[in-house]
Amino acid sequence: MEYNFREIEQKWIKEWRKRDTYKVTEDSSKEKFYALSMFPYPSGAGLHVGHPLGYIASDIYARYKRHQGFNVLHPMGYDSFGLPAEQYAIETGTHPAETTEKNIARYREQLDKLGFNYDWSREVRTSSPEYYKWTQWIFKQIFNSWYNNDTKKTEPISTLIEKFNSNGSYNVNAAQDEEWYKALDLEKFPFFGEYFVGEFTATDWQSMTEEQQQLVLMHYRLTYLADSWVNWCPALGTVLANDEVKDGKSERGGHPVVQKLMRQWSMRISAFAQRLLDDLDTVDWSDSIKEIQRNWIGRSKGASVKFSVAGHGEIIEVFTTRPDTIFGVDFVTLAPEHPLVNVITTADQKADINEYVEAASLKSERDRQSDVKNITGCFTGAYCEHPFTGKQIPIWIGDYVLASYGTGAVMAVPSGDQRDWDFATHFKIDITAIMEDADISEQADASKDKPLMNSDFLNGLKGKKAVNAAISAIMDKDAGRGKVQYRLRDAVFSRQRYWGEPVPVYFKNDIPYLIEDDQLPVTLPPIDEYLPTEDGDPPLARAKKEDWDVFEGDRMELNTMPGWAGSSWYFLRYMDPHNTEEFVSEEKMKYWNQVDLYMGGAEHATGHLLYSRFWTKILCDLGHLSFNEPFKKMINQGMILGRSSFAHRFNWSLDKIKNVELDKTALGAEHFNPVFICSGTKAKLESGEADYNDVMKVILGHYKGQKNYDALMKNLELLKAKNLDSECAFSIQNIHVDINHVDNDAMDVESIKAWKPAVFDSALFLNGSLEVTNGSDVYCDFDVEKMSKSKYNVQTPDDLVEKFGADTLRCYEMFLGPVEQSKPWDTKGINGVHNFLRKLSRLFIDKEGNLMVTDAEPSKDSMKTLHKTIKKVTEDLNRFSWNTVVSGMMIATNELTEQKCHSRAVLEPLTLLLSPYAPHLAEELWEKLGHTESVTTEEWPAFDESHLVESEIHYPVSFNGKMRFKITLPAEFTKEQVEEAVLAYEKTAQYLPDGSPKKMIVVPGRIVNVVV
RNA sequence: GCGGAUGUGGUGAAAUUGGUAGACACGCUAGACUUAGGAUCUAGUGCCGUGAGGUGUGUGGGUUCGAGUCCCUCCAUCCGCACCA
Repeated sequence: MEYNFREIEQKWIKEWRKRDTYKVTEDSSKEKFYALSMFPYPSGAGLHVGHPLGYIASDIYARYKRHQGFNVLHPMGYDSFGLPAEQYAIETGTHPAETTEKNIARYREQLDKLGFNYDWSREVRTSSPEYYKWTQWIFKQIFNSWYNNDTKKTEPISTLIEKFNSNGSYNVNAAQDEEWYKALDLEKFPFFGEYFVGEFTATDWQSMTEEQQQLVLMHYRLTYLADSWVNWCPALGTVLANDEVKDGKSERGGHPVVQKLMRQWSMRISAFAQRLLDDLDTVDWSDSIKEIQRNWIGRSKGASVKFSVAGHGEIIEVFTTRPDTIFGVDFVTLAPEHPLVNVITTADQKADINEYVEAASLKSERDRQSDVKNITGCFTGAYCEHPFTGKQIPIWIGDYVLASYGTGAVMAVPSGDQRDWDFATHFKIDITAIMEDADISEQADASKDKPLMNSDFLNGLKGKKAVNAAISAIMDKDAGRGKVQYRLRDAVFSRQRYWGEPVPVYFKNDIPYLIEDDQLPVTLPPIDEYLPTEDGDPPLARAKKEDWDVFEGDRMELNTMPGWAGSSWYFLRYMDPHNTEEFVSEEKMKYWNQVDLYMGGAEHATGHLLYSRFWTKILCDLGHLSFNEPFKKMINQGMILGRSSFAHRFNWSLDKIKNVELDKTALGAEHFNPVFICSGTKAKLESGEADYNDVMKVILGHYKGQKNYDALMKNLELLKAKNLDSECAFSIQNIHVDINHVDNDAMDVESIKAWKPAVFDSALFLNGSLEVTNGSDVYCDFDVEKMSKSKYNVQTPDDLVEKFGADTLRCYEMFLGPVEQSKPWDTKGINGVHNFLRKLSRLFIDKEGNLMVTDAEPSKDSMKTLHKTIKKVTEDLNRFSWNTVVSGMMIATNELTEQKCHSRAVLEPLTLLLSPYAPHLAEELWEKLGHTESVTTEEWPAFDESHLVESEIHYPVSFNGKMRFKITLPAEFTKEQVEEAVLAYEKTAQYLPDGSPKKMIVVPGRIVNVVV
């Protein structure tokens, strides 16, 4: 029997498992290749056809690399901590571990059907204690580290303590919050006076109690406890990261999010901002992802400048990216929330300012951001001094300045900044012109390449020179310094949830201490309910002391880690998944090294991908890793969209008719069985080509005898009598129908009736000729939408594997187009791909299943086809062009079929080319060819140019660039000979009225162009 | 507003360094064949035109013997960022 994919695929799934075909070990004699797909969160819905797209692509690439002799690591696992399982636990009381286990089993079942070459012995699950033991261990490493800005490296906290012991805080240049010392509770440090600015001596340090030392160290650690404003989601009872909040609502669930001050664990990612930015140049990722990360990090270079407030000791610090425009400062604007507003406002401005601050506080940040047109602000009555001219500069407040960005204050240069210009113009503040040739009468001129004027020592300078001169002058005056600022904030690392990694920390006198390594992992204690407690403590507060397997100090940490903890390092664990002594052994880490190809969605651009890079850098600095970036090359697969089908329900209504007594039981379509029309009819009706009344007539003919029919006829006659029958309102309603009951837009009426009897069973279906039908001649319209249950457009891989086989599905998903692009899913084309595999297998075996392969010498043409295909497939895979490989194989199959080629010398290499795409079929054919070893490790066929050499070339001949005809000439012809032959050719005269061309271009072997 | 990506038949798309635009596949049309099988085979299928021919890669311009590809302009769609000082 020809191509029995069910039998073949089931056979090889079993065989591969039996033979451990995909087991990978470290083998230093081979070059390694690490191909990774982002691991999934195992949701209850299972996989739809969009998920495997990236898995298939990386699987094909992994198989290809294996054929090329690489030792390929290609693992899979599960990001199995997460909200949905916990939400389900809250609703049903089912332990999230149980739900997760069930979902994983379903995922595995689906994945197993698709023929992936995963080494399942390396599977990891972030929620298993064997795994999160090491997530906790990494947390401890980070806790015990500080960032040395001098060496630009993470260092163990012990080196910091040494420094404190020998020199105190002097000569320590650590990454810290600015003015961190203000957060220190000075009552606990009686020896620091009120003028304490964060510096202390070795003696100070040594005389501190352990508790005091811990409090100080907390401000240096790379993960630290601090009160921070967090996105609190009351409905979820938890804190969300910035990137988990979309439009003020939680990304998952869409619940409202508010700002709240909480004591939280944070990770000092801000210390790594510059390195995260710089090292983007060392990875091969898409420009868009890199750009998103650059945006997120948000580096701006400029200067911080101090303005002293006249008559106060206070200083306003601003950050500016244009210190060169310092002489154009006409006013200073503070955010309404700026702490100095209350201090400096003069008595007669007090009322106005208070009113403005009040009004601003009522506006959400979002409102303030979106309201660009309304310029608002208020003068404080106070002035500050220009650091160079000494000029008195008015201080305003305005809600266009955000408290959370920079220092919450700007030096306003209306001549060079449009917002400042708008503000100055609105409030009639004089604008100082500081650039030559700049017209600032209508708008600000933000250009940097115009020479400065009215700017004292900067006059005549422009661009970088001006900026540098300004900064050094500002520094000389002690009025500020050059500064680089980042938008990137430290990442909050606490979640008030149950289903996450416990933080390996306990508290003694409210000071956090780490659980010892030999006590790890701290596993999740059982609890009776998964909600926060009535006091608002996280769910873990429900666990009693004896429920914990590790309990130290006064209490354990009750927060768990966020979702990104486990996924920030999972690619490392695959290298050495069962190691109980280390998170990964040095030897294996050095062998497998970076991920060579990372396949995944672009939606993780600022979350997972940034955090993984961050943790990799920490672990590398601490000597645990030999590389600085986790993912060398990344490809982002596009989304596969659903193709929804719509049936057209024909409606009419007499509702709008007034002054006529109508029978209310027959006013509209809702009183009758529904009527569905064809998409063609719908188009004709809407364009006016067809008349609604014609459809109505047909319907009436079929309603005879039905309930309400007589009433309807009476109504219609009544209307006719009054000449109102044109008032009947018609409409067509689109209703989603399950794509499983639609084939090529044709509805399978019988099965649609069975699918939703309540709507369709009694319905009338009219075909394009307005005849009632139960056949498949009623057509739907379609639309491309996201796949979702409610749209009945979800296509599961299971259905397709059942119908066509995994090999067909694999090839088809690749054939759809470039992986990076989003595209609609359309089952129509899958037949063609299935036929290709069937046709290909017919080169090997006949209908009875007999092998037709012979040892006969292949024809020249067949060898040419083969080598052309080897070249194409190899080159295309090398440039990650998965889709074009399939068409290349199709062309080969078509050509070999035509050539009636059954020669082993051609078909064996062809099987190898097929193997990454259709591994089951390739394996079966390989065995049929008489091999006992698996095809998966066979050597990739070598390309031999000599088979492609042609003795004749078909030259396309163009006139003025337009191709007119082709001419076949010997390949060895020189330029001159080709020219001669073309001119002598009979058809040439037709396009060459003058007899001789102006010019002739001959590209040997390619093309001839005649210029007339 | 800034940044990134994309734009080619009825559909998914191909064209790798500028060199035959639309490969391959779907769909469609006509036909053949058949123990009807998501079969197979033949011919056709960008658009306009009976034809010769014309025209054609979002728009308009440019460079070139030759442009889907390079440069400039504008437009549309998607994504990211956004009073970011």
